[in-house]
Amino acid sequence: MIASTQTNHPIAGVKKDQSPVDVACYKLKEAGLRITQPRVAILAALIKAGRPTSIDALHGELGANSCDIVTVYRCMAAFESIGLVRRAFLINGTSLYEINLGDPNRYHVVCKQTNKVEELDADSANELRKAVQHIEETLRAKGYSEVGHIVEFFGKSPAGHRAQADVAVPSA
Amino acid sequence: MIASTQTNHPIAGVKKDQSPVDVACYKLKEAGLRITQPRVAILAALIKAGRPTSIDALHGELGANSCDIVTVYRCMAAFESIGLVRRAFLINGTSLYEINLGDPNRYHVVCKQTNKVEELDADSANELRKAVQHIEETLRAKGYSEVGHIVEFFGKSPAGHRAQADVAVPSA
DNA sequence: TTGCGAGTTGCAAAAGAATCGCTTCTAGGC
DNA sequence: GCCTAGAAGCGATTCTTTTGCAACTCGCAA
Repeated sequence: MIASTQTNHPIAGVKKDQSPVDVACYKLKEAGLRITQPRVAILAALIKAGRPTSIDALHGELGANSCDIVTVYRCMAAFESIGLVRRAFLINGTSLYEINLGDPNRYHVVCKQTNKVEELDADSANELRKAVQHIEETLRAKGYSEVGHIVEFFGKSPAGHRAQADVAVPSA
Repeated sequence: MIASTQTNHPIAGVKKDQSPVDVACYKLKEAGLRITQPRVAILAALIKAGRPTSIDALHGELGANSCDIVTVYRCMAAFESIGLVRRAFLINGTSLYEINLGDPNRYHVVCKQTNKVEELDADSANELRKAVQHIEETLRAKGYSEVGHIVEFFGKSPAGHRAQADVAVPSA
């Protein structure tokens, strides 16, 4: 939105003006993974979505001409293992994926009716993050390793009530 | 262990000496659900387990002579909807079920290697509970209804390291 | 005690998500 | 430009959970 953040600024160094996709690709390379056409496309779709997205939706977003859904599965597994994406869970056990370019953990509220995901407000998220980090430290102190967690909130969203008549999840 | 807590105390009233299974059955009836043989068996198994248990394990615990696994699925869904059981989630999307006879939310640490579940210490659980409740209130204030949450911690447990050579989850 | 009916169960089949095997392809170091 | 380990494509499979439908039974009432 602001001129100074645009790409291709004539004077800017290489580092400053990298697009999110470039950053993600750098992380891939850093982890020793190859930068392939499908992976770039998937990352671009993930970044464009800007919110937790299902593998199926992601695959759909790529267009039928693009890669196999199995590839999306495998990529998400790979990306998750290097921390490039974060996983969010739905009540039915399926999961959504969200790009992670270094920002702190995000917490979500998922609408029970539409599966639409909203982010928790900053204050709540911070309080929660504090509690969770404390617990994870306690666990490490007890001898646990590779500690991680899942936190999801669910509810019928007020927005969801309006959309109740809609057949599917609104796609934008 | 202590004499005064035993059942069948000659002087005790009917209410006091109910077994957990009786309490669970009462909750069933209260919710308008029928008390059937399979349900009682499932509840007994769940109570005996005393920890989050998979549907498959639960079905196995009942013995081959007992009810169909589909019935276990349906019962758990019914029990969960009336709050008689609580659900815990594994990273693979499957879930475990735990009896809920009225105690406050429990939080767990699941071993990444064995899927063995341990309970969080009381202090951590309380801190977490406070944060979570606060967030749920905030959500309700924003218009969300039927608010709920999932919280799970994962890690390689120190106990798990020892059991690493074991083929399956230790069953006791 | 007997009868009735809604709620439950059993069984078989289906649906769906995720994984696996294997061949072919390609990114990227030499 | 060549080579090879890693990645993608495609088909088939596994595993968990759900659904449909007929048969059964709990529990209320006569």
